[in-house]
Order: sequence, then C-alpha cells, then structure tokens
Amino acid sequence: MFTLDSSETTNPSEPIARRVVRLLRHAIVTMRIRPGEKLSEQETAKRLGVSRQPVREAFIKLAEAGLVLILPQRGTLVVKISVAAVENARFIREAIECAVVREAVRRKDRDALDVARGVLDETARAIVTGDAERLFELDEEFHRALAAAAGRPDAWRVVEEQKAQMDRVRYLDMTDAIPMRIVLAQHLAILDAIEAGDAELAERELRAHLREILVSLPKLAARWPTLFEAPAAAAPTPTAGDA
Amino acid sequence: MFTLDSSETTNPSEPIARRVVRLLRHAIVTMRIRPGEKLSEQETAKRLGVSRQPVREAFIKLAEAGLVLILPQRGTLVVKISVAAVENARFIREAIECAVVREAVRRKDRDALDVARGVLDETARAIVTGDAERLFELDEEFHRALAAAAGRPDAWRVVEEQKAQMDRVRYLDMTDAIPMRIVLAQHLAILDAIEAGDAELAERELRAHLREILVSLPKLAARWPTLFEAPAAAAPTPTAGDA
DNA sequence: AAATTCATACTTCCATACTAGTGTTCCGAC
DNA sequence: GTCGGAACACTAGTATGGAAGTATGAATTT
Repeated sequence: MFTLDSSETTNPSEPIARRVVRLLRHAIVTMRIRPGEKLSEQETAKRLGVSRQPVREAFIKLAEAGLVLILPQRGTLVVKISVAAVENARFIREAIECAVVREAVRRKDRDALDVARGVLDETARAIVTGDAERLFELDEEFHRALAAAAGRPDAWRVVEEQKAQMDRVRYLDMTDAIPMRIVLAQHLAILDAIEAGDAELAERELRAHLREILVSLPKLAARWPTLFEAPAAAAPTPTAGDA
Repeated sequence: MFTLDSSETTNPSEPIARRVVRLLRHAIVTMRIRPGEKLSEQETAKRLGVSRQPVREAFIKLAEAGLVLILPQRGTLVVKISVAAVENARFIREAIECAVVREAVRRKDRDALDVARGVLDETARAIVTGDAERLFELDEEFHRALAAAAGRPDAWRVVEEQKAQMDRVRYLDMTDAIPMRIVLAQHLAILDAIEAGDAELAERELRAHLREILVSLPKLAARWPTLFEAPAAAAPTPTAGDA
C-alpha cells in the first residue's frame, strides 16, 4: 500500500500526470508498493484524488521503464525484481557510461568536472550526517554530471530509464547498511582518472563500480525471495520436476 | 499531409493507440509529414477516424522518441531533423551495439548467428529486386539479430528508440540512391568477424558502419535546409550576423 | 498611423462516460 | 462430490465533454 495524497513537493504548476509518475516511481522503488502487488487505474486514481487519465499515462510510462506490467483488460501489477532484468539494465548502462567516461576524458571540460567534484564533496558530508535519501540522489547526480561533462546529456536520460530496474536493488542494499564510503571511493577513483586524462583507468574503475551490484544481487535475491521473480527453472514446468 | 485510414496491415485486435503510433512514426520517418509541420490531437484523430485519446497517447510516445515536440496548451509539431540530436543518438547506439557485438563474440550462439546470416542473404536478394522498403526492414532486422545473438534483446529496444532519430536521415540517404551494397558489405564484415571470434575486428567494423552517417549527414543538411534544424549560430541572434 | 485591449478560435490537459474483454463465484445438473 | 455454465464484478481501452492556457486578429483608443 502507499499513502500520499499531497505530501512531496506539490508544485501546482506541474502537470498532474508527471507528478503521478514521480509519485508512483518513488513508491515502487522504495517498495512502499511491493513487487507483485496489483494496481488499478481506478483504485490509484481514487487514492490520489485525480482522474484515471493521468494515472493511465503514468502506468504507461512506468511500463516502459519496466517497473509495472500492464495486462490488457486484466490489470496492472508491479513487476517483481528480476535478476535477469537487472543484469540486462546493468549491461546497457555499462555500455553507455563507458562511452560517456571516455568522451569526458577527451573533452576535458574543466567546469563540468568541477561540478562532479562538488557532488562528491557533498556526498562526503552526507555520509557524515547519514542522510540516506540524499545519498541516493547524489549518486545519481554524479553520474549525470559525468554525462554532462561528456557533452552527452541525452545519454544520461537513457541510463536513467535503465537504472530504474536497479534502484530497488540499491534500496535493499541500502537498508542492509551498504558501505556508502566504498561507493564514494569508487566515484573518486573514476573522477580522478578522468581528470588525469587516463581513459583506460577511468573505464576500468567505472566497470568495477557498476559491477558491484552483481555481488550483492544474488545475496539479496536469496534473502528476500518474495520480492524477486523466481528464476527460470531448468525443468520446463516448475511444479513437476523429474530428475 | 498524410492520408491513410486503413491501409497498412489493419489487424483488428491490435490496440488503436499502438496502431496510431506505428502509423505516425512511419509517416514522420518517410516525411509524408514534413519536419516542422504542426499536428493536433483533434485534427489527427478526425483524419484517422479515431478519438483523441489514443492519438494523445501516440503523441506522448513519439515525443519520448524525440520525433515530435509537445508544447503544453500550444500545440504539437514534428521536430525538424537536428544534426546534434542525430549525433547524440548515434553515440548512444554505437556504445550499446559495440557491447552487443563483443557479447555476441563471447557467446558464440551458432543458431542466432545463422539467423543473422539469413537476413544478409535476403538482403542480397532484395538488392537485386530493388525493394527499398524491404531493405529498410532488413537493415533493422540484422541489428536486432545481433542483439539476439548476444542474448540482449532488451538492448535492441533501446537502440531502436534512438534509431528513430537517424531514420529520417537514412530515408533521405536512400532517396539519394544510397549504395546498399556498401551497407551489406559492412554487415557481412561484422558478422564474419563475430563468427571468426575476433571481437576487436568486429567492433572496428561496427564502428565504421555506424559512422557512415556522419559523412552523409552534413551533405544532406546542406541539401535540404528546410528539413533540418538551423544549427546554433555562433552569434547570439540569428538575424544579426556580424563578421 | 501606431499601439493596446479584448473577443475568439485554437491548443493540450484533465475528468467522466461508455465499451469490450477477463476472472471469479455461485448455482444447478449430473 | 464433480463438472458445467451463466451472472456478476472487476479490468484496461476508447470516446467525449469541459477547463485552463495561448496565439491571433480585429476593433478601439491614443
């Protein structure tokens, strides 16, 4: 379930549809709406005090990001976390961000890199104060800053959509007291390498950073089996398993 | 302008909204709706004989693909071809497809690679018969087959959306009697390198293939200036140009 | 003549009504 | 008890009505 009617930043000029998207995405990523849970345009609209129309548009957007599954004439449900889907998203993200990092090295955009540096400074401060929500945002902002430094803001938009798949895993990892210090260290290593003009090193550091999720992923899947899609069994039918 | 009410494959079970998307995308890519042209939900709905609702959803999807621009309360228009946007899309596409090709080399999925080979065989035949529309599709199918061979069908979906930006340029290039034989040769070189297990070569061939558009792009922009977004001038105001 | 105001004709956005398809459940026949 | 079936309670998909905002142009004033 998810409450929320007018909390959050309720900018009156922002279109309702966009607000609903932000709302639902956040509720899904933080798992206030649990994986597998059923939604419906009608029900969601009533709960949020809006009409079905903007809710429907939000569902479509979330479906494109792979967070919900719309079954025509049947219903809409929050998809369970899929190890395969996370891996696929990670693959795409790694491909794009590697190219971004190399481009950032080539461009040497001092101002843009300073912005990224500033994000890491704030990250260090947020670690001290323990502001988990803010750390989430700062992680995102760092990667966005890299894309900006590469002169490819569009690339970040693509990564952002893929990242939605990984965000719930990140969230689980965070509740598990993830060592944000390690993430910061990796970010620093990437930025240092870029500023040093070492594309090879920057790419290696980035790959290492993005592959962190691969070690935590199976652990988390084992720990919260109800949140994850059951992996495709070797036997065709999951009920009857003959060896 | 664009006619079309029930031509195309008119599958009655397919949702109207999806059909409208396909329809409009095709009309835009083939420039039966010209870059810069104004659209409206009302007008388009009437022309297609459907209600505004599915048309609106189609507009939103096309806006996400960067083909149209929705100005709230003002109108919707087909965006002009932007050299910068095409270049950005190409960058993202190159990043993803390079990773795909390397993965395809790693996996050595014989069956999937045979499918890709089959696509190229048919391409050769289509060149003889001069079926331009089919060549368009086959180009797409080859790249999709590579993604399948890499076990990353999701990656193709992302590339597909980016490719929309490049499709109008491809279309112009085709009317300009593009040597499809060259494209086929490049495709063959890529596939040969993959089958030979040479990742480095496969990636080089792919990059060369995807960079072809960079040579034709400025020529086309100069040739059809009305179809292209005016490049950002060095001077702030485009009207007053002082040298 | 030039500038400003105001009515009008658009636009997208949101709300609501209706259609068609799906799953469930309860009732009855066997 | 088991199976079949029809009525019902949902769902998303589509159509349409109304509201808020914007550009346009004519009429009026300066």
